[in-house]
Amino acid sequence: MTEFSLPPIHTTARDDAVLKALAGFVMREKLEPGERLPTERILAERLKVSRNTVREALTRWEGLGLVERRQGSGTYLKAAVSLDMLHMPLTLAGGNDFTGLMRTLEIRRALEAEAAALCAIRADKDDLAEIERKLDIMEEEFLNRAGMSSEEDWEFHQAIYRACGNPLFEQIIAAMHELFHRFWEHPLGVRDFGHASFPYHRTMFDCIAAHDPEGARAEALKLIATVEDDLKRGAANLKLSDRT
Amino acid sequence: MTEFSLPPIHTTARDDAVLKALAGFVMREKLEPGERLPTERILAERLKVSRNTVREALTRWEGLGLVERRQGSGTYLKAAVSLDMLHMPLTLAGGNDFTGLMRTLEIRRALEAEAAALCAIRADKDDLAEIERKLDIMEEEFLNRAGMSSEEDWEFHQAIYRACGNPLFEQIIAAMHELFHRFWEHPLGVRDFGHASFPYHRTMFDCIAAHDPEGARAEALKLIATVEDDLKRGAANLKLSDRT
DNA sequence: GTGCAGAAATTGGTTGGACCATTGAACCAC
DNA sequence: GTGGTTCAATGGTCCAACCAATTTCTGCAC
Repeated sequence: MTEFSLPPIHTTARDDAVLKALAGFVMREKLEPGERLPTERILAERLKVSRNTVREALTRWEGLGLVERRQGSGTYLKAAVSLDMLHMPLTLAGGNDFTGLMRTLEIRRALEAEAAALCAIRADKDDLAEIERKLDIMEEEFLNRAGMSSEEDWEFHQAIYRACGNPLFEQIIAAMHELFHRFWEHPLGVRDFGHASFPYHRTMFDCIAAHDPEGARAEALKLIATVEDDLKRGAANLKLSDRT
Repeated sequence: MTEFSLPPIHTTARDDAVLKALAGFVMREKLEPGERLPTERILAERLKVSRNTVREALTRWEGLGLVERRQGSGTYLKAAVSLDMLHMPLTLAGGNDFTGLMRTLEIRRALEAEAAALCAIRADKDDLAEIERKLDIMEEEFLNRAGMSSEEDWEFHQAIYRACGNPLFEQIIAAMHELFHRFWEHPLGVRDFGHASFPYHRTMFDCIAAHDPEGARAEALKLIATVEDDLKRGAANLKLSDRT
């Protein structure tokens, strides 16, 4: 028997219909991230469905991070929306312990190296200027406060992801950021966490600015390696005061 | 003014509470993928919330692919669930065109290179045997059918992801696989798509077996580069018969 | 007993209406 | 201006009912 690969028909797919209509609306109205979209009650009325159905549809989008709901205020667009979006929901089990953090760091190393290399190939003058600006801020902050500033550091890396010409990098990293951030703020008791990574920020940027992809890749790998070392030191410290 | 970094508090988080409770339930009962979980009505009653709230919570999980709802039948677990899950919903705008595929390929290159390097460090004898077995199958299939077999090729790469000691790699790649697979089956009219990548599979494996991380990384990069070339050729072909 | 068609129960999907909690703007007193 | 107060708008929750798909049970024909 021939194998058909017909997509399953959902006779009742009101949610999806609502989302499709909403996506069309967003595109027509050229709504951009940050803007407010119609209230649930209005959507329900216009689309001739119950408000509950609208809510389930919006809940989907909220779960996908496309939209943010603020009680008493409204529903706001959080990301660009188009009709031909492809969703790749990832759920990663167990990211709260040392092992989990180490694993996310390995992912970050993979992406950071590639993003730096791509950036070295593609970044134009404006991109480079923006990245260097963030780098300067970070370095100044580092010297003033005598330590890594997670916020400014993050801005720098983000600028690279943004300039690499592939939004997927920024999306994936951003999704992992919260988890990573959590530990950055409480680095397992390691003093001067991230300190060793400082010089590599500049060397990595130099390679990018020189349009040297392989050099940038190598510097990125070194940078992450220092963070991994810090993490391992922290884990060793923590073992002394272990809790189940 | 001093900068506070107070995280916003969510006074009302019934949905999350429901999901947390449900995740706990799934873990306690050791429910596995495929099994049915309690009906919405029962959950509502037990958790002392309205069925509507339960539905919104389940809609979240459904959107994340953790659960599947079948009208008239029940709600079924689709993936392992734990309390400390990290959700990483990715949305790729315009994933149907050449650009979108190219972008996913760049992600894959990043992960493939890192996974190969990690694998070269960590793979033990059993892992290597398993990978080589998949490689042999793929090579035989290649010679018999005189072309790349996407299925066997995929199995080979998957074996590497599995042996690299970090399940996140396999999860992320798996999420992108469907999209990638789609194009692999219809490679934009390019004859012998993926043909050029064939020899690098063996060279990459040799580096892994020799515990040479940097060599494995380099071979992985070359492998993906050939696929990118094929893709670009395909895009050039396609341009002749363009459709809006 | 077997097999099958139809009835009944179960379960997710949808509806409409109500009320609560939060927000933000308009307004007022000082 | 500053600081409350009021009030309308908006998302969050709840309830009770009904619809639609599925599963299970029942009873009849054989």
